Amino acid sequence: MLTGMTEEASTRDRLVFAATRLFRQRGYDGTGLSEVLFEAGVPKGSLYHHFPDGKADLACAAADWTATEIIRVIDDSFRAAPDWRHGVTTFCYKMAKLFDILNSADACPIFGLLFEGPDHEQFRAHAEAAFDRIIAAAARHGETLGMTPGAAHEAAETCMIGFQGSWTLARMRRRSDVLRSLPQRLYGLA
Amino acid sequence: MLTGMTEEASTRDRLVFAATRLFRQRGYDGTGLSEVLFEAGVPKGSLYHHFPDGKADLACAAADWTATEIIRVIDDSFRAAPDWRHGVTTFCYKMAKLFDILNSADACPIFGLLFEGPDHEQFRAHAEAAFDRIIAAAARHGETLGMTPGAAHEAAETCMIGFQGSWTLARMRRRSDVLRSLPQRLYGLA
DNA sequence: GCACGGCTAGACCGATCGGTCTAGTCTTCT
DNA sequence: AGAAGACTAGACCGATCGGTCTAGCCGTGC
Repeated sequence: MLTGMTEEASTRDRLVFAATRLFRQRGYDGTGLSEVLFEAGVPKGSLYHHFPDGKADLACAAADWTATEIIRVIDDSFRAAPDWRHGVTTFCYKMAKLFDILNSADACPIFGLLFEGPDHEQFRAHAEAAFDRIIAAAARHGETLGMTPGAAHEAAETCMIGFQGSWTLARMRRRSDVLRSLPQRLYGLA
Repeated sequence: MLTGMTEEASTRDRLVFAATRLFRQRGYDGTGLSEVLFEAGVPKGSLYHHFPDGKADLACAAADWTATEIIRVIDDSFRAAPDWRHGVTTFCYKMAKLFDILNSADACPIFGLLFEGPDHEQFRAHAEAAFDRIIAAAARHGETLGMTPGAAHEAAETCMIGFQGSWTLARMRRRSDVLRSLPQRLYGLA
């Protein structure tokens, strides 16, 4: 690395990470900048240096970061999948594991970060683009597994729709098995 | 009516109605009491007379009101339904119509009101009970249509999971047809 | 050595938050 | 008529909100 990056997380990354966690936990409006600043261990001046538009900017960065992470999980899930259902199943199990780690209290990492944000139209467009990247990543695996582009896109959407609803229900019931049983709900018994 | 209720909406009802609308639109944390008060045309004193616990109390009332309304839509949808799929389809069409009325900007009426609220554990329990009432109402129709209690409950949950995810997607795409195509997504082509 | 820009540091700002409290009005009962 | 309670009305409160601004640190290039 020829850039000046240090080996430990940069100030900017610590801000994004803290914001992502807190926005997911308490929502965008429910999170104060002071909380983010405290958690990241960063003074206010630094925030407005790295994110000139303040909180809304931070929300965009958090949405991007989240999308990237989710796509990574999707790619991992489908890497060795013999068919679509296996890929979806692995994805659901991975996310169920995450759900348990998060203590069942957080909002859905995808939709909580991408849909609850500033009223700013700019953020909405940003979030929509991030979501489209996620759908496209999943659809790509569908195509690899032999689906037509249209069918793959539809299947990816259905998967995300079901995932979002399942996470919400899981959160209310405080039980991650709702997530693990999503494939059965969507595609019937094996 | 022997009670002292006037024929136009009471102060309390106006507060609940305004709060429901605003919470759905901007979220619980994103809505200020002053907005609710202004929209309802009610002074602060009245709010704390009718809802001693303030905003959290209002959120509970909004959740109750929403659940009641949704159950009414569910009952209407299944009244003349020959089978489960028809009932779900009618429900989705009714909600799609509501979606269009709301200008595609609001959160899902069910989940937005029931899941985004005060951190208060009391509210969570309240919202969970309200959601269970909704699930039970739908499951009842499933049983009437010949399902076993277990199957009906499962089908009702699946429907709500799909509905929640579909509304979110519809909101992002600004298109209500995502809601109308939910039955096809869930149960395949007719 | 020293000027300069990237970045940190936090005091400070007006606005708004949810909530309290007192005063006053209106209805109803005796 | 008059007392009591339900309800309205809004001034007021401390806390916290997101955001601005100045001062200073620190590494780099001249």
